[in-house]
Amino acid sequence: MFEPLPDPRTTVQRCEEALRRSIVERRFAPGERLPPERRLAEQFGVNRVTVRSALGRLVAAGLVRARQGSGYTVRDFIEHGGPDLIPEMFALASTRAEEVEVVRDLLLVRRHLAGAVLARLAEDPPSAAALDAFDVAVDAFEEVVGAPDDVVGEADLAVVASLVAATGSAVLALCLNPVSAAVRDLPGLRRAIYADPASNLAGWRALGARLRSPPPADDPGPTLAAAVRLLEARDVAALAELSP
Amino acid sequence: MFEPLPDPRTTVQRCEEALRRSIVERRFAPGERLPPERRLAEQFGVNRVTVRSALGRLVAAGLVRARQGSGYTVRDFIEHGGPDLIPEMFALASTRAEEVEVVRDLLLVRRHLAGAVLARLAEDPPSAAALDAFDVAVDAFEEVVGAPDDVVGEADLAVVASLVAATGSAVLALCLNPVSAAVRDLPGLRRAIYADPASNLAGWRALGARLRSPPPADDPGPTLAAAVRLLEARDVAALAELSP
DNA sequence: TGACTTCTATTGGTCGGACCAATATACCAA
DNA sequence: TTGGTATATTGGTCCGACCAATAGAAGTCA
Repeated sequence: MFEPLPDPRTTVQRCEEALRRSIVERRFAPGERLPPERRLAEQFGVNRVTVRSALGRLVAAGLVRARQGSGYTVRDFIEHGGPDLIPEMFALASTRAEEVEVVRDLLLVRRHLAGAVLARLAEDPPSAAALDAFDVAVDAFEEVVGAPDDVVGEADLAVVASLVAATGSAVLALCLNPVSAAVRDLPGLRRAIYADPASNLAGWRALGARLRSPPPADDPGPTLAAAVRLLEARDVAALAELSP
Repeated sequence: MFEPLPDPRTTVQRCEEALRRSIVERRFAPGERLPPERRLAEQFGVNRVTVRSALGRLVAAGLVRARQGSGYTVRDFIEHGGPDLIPEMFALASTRAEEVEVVRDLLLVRRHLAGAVLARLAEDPPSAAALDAFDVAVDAFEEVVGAPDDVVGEADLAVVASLVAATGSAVLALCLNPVSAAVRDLPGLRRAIYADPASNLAGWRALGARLRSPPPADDPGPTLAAAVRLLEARDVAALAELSP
């Protein structure tokens, strides 16, 4: 009935993805040299300027190194790549077990980074306005319980974002951003994570209450340790859902 | 006596840094539009292709969004940027307190990510070969105790890298890479971190011993919790050194 | 023979101009 | 007001050219 929609991706993006894929798949070993720009352009059937743009982005991402007169040498992306490659790792997995491992490690990182956020909040109690914003996010989460996974997922990410915003730390936000993006992108992951939104909601509420009433003792550890345990239980449930 | 050294950076890099800086400094507010390519090229005094390359990298980094016919719109880097911007955050700090805050958050993240690595090792005991590699890295660290900070810093990063390698997890490596790079780049940070290399060495040795002899109980928590406490003590000492 | 220099082809970096395609804006018409 | 149309703006791609750094071959000299 409808003709297939044209590929919205630009030529540069297609070239970039093809090159990145070939590197991540180890079709070019680390230290090896890529074909020269002119030949790549010929092989892709595009102009040299175009393939050059794609290569420039790979340089910026740390996947290859360019030296004038010498060419592009492939770097070991395990050593020099960033967390934006996580979806690539998932796509690279050939077995279900490998996929689950990627998800497990991603959730592990996410949980521990969330732990860093909570530790920061314990050190530096958030303002009342920040706590209000958190409550608003949790309210929004409550409203969409039962909605499609996409909606629930976004609401959950918004709750986490409000916690990060409460710390006021740009560094924490920057570190968590690509992890959240990976969670957003990984197919089938959100359903697993939010298998039990109601329980998540209760957890967020409890966290909010604890953040509002700091513990009488000087040691905020137990309060936040409980929150971390909550996150851990959630991830364990997600993995159980994921691995058949 | 000496002529000024030529700037080794390429024109594209200079443009990219200038643009990135102007965005991070909020000279362009999120949602605002950048001047068109042609005008930027004119202002920078370079060709349009050159400024285009720089802009392409910013697009890849998530700092701006390009739409044909509409122009480049600036995105909020706090929401869409990655940890590779951390050095930029440090450079942006105008007061000593802000600098210290960046360093504190960076160390916080690093410590918690290291905690993730240790948790992973507890779940999935590393191979004997991986443990040997760790010992080799610690030996190398011992050899350079007392050497200049650069050398000690690299040896310490190598020890951490060997731990990551022991997990065999690409995801953990990718998440830790930009954090390690930030630690490497931040001026004055390494001296603070490695104020007491001898104590660090003892910590690494103890960790190695614990990794080799798993605890009799089923709960590996206490073992690794001790390692995390070690890291925390180290960071606290570093911050004490850093903040006057 | 071996180490050094020199020349040359290769290759990334930059430039200028040109055209295409998507978007935004202003204007016009129903 | 609504919808469509014409036009200027702007990013996307292409072409050809030249510069600059590098590598590798060739030559040179001790």
